[in-house]
Amino acid sequence: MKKRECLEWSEDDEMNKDDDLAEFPLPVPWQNVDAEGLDCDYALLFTKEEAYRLFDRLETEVVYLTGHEARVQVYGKVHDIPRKQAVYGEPGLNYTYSGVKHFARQWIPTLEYIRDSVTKVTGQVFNFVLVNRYKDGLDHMGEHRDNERELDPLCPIASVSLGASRDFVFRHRDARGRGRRRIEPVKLQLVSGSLLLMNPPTNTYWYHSLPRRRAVCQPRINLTFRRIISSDEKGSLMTTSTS
DNA sequence: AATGGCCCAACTCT
DNA sequence: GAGAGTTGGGCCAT
Repeated sequence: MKKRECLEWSEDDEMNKDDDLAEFPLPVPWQNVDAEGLDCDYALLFTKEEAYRLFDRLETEVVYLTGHEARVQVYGKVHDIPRKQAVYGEPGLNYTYSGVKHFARQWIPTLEYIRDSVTKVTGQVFNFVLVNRYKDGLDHMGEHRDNERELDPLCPIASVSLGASRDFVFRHRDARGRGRRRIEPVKLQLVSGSLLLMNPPTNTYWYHSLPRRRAVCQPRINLTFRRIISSDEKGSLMTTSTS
């Protein structure tokens, strides 16, 4: 039996050639993804060429978390997270992942350029980005919601994909566990240069994941731009003290 | 045969 | 103080 070969970039491009998107000036018209409590918008933000240029720059520039910052404890066992993560944003902002607080590194020009490109087509302003790098199809991210308290609940999360295409799955919270409702998952393929906007209240009702895909051998970098409410703003919104 | 989908494990933090 | 969150492995279906 012939062993399955991994796709090269060129073959990837070949596969995408016959979607008619190339003839549109970017970004292509938004495609709305809609379900009960789910509201997303998907578009191509960058051409294939620009996406790979940005990918290459990020490959040399992004500084990822290492050591204990790249590990997580689950059910008493310590694991390396199955991907690499980096955190950039306004000075002082931080992001807590599984109980570990990471302070944002200062913006770098490539990330600012991508951030501003997203702002240009969405009108939304972001002060923070979480970078996830999946070296191949075995790197993945388990099902979760981006519902940290410090996120601005009215701001969409903007997810930019560069590099390999990957499947992306939404599952309704009531469709999980036993005694669940039968709500179909929503599955997307996120291609290089694409932008997925996750609008409220999507993250309240829907979990999302990036499942393992053994056939994928190339890396993908994902940038999720967010708006984090600073502790100052949070403090001013508090109605009572803890006394 | 190999892949994917789904649940579960026990402990920390909110 | 209850409930949610984190990954790998094992079981099952295709």
